[in-house]
Amino acid sequence: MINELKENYGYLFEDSLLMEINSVGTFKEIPEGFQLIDIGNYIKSMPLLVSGAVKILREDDKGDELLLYFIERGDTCAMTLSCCMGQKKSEIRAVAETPTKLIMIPIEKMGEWMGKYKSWQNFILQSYHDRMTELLEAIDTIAFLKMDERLFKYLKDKAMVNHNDVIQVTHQEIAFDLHTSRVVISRLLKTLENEGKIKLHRNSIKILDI
Amino acid sequence: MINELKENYGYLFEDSLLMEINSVGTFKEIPEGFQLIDIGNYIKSMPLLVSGAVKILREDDKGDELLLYFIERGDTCAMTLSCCMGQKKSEIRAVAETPTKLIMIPIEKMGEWMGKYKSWQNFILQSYHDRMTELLEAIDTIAFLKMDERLFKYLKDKAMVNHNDVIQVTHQEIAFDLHTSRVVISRLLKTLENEGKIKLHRNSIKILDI
DNA sequence: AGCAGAGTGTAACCTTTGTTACTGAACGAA
DNA sequence: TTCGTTCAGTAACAAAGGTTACACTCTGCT
Repeated sequence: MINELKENYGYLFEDSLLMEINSVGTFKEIPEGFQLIDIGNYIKSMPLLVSGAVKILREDDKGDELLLYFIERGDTCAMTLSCCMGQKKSEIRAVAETPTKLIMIPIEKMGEWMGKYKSWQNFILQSYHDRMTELLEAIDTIAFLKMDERLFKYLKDKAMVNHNDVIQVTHQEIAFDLHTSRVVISRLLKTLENEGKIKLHRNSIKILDI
Repeated sequence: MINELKENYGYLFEDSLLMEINSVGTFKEIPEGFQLIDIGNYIKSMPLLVSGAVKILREDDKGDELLLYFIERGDTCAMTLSCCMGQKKSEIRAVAETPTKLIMIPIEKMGEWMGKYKSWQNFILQSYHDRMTELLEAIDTIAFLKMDERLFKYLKDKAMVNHNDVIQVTHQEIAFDLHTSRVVISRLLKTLENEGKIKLHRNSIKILDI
């Protein structure tokens, strides 16, 4: 495990901190499509992403969903993080976009390392800052873009985190993530295809204009 | 100044930390309608709100704006905060909603106190968490509410931070904050008035259904 | 009083997005 | 192969929100 840690967090953390994480952190593998949030909620620990990609969704009371952003290797989930700190129930949902490996850090180590390691302190603050920036970008997207632009951005983002210009997804799934209806997505996708930006197939879409 | 500090942050900070803030922090007064962000950007310091209220807006490249949330006494601006940390240019605009008093903390003290005072560490993390929660609420509002609901929420929020059920505002100003057009706001306001929820006057609106 | 400018009310119309309904194609299981 | 289910395409219509245009009313200034 220490090797995977070094590879992903070596440039961020001191060696002694890496050793500590290695000794207390537990390793989890999450298959694609599974939720991570229960883990973070239940066993009160903080996840560090080692490989894979995770999509973060906002959920309201009535079960409406909205994609906020994707997270990749080297990141942590600042939400889960702040949930742990505040002992509050999470307000978001995290779903593995690709098969994902995590290291779970017990929260009691959070505060301890905060005083002990300057690099940990920076990492936590930087993570908060990054997540904040991503939330702001999500707001821009919802507030300032029209649905067709949001859709195309979504497709490109999804292709990016999957490292593949062909994405496996149904129109219904996209509709959930963008909080709209399947018919609207089908309509706009067809337009994008006519404009030569994508190629539609059953259960998959190829992005041409990356 | 130490008295105002005690009043607003006493329950958060140790006495020794309050003394330090008192000795290094400089006191600023911002009249209603003025921007705070230049201050935070230029002299690289972090503002603590002592009195008044501030509205935080997102701005895109084309000058489009959108209200994110209001901040009140006892808060800090986590954006400015993270801007200071990251030495990056701010992506938001902060405007004094009411006359506002701030204490500006030099950023070099940020990291120093982070290791030195547990209460400061908690305060910074809690601030990040609070601002994150508020961003999420802003996303809910934009994504899940319709314009008439957003408008009524806006009016109530504004009445709240002004401690007054009569708010001084023009339809055009509301339109800017909600990123829509004046005509739409006038239309919806008239509907709200007919429903008995508000009373319209020139340059002001009385909120009846708090 | 007369005037200019800011603020508001309202109609008519357009665009975008959401909804309902129905179609057929693709796929997997029996 | 047949049948049921999921997925996608499309039309017709409804609703929300954005745009343009114009009228009228305050308010402050000269």
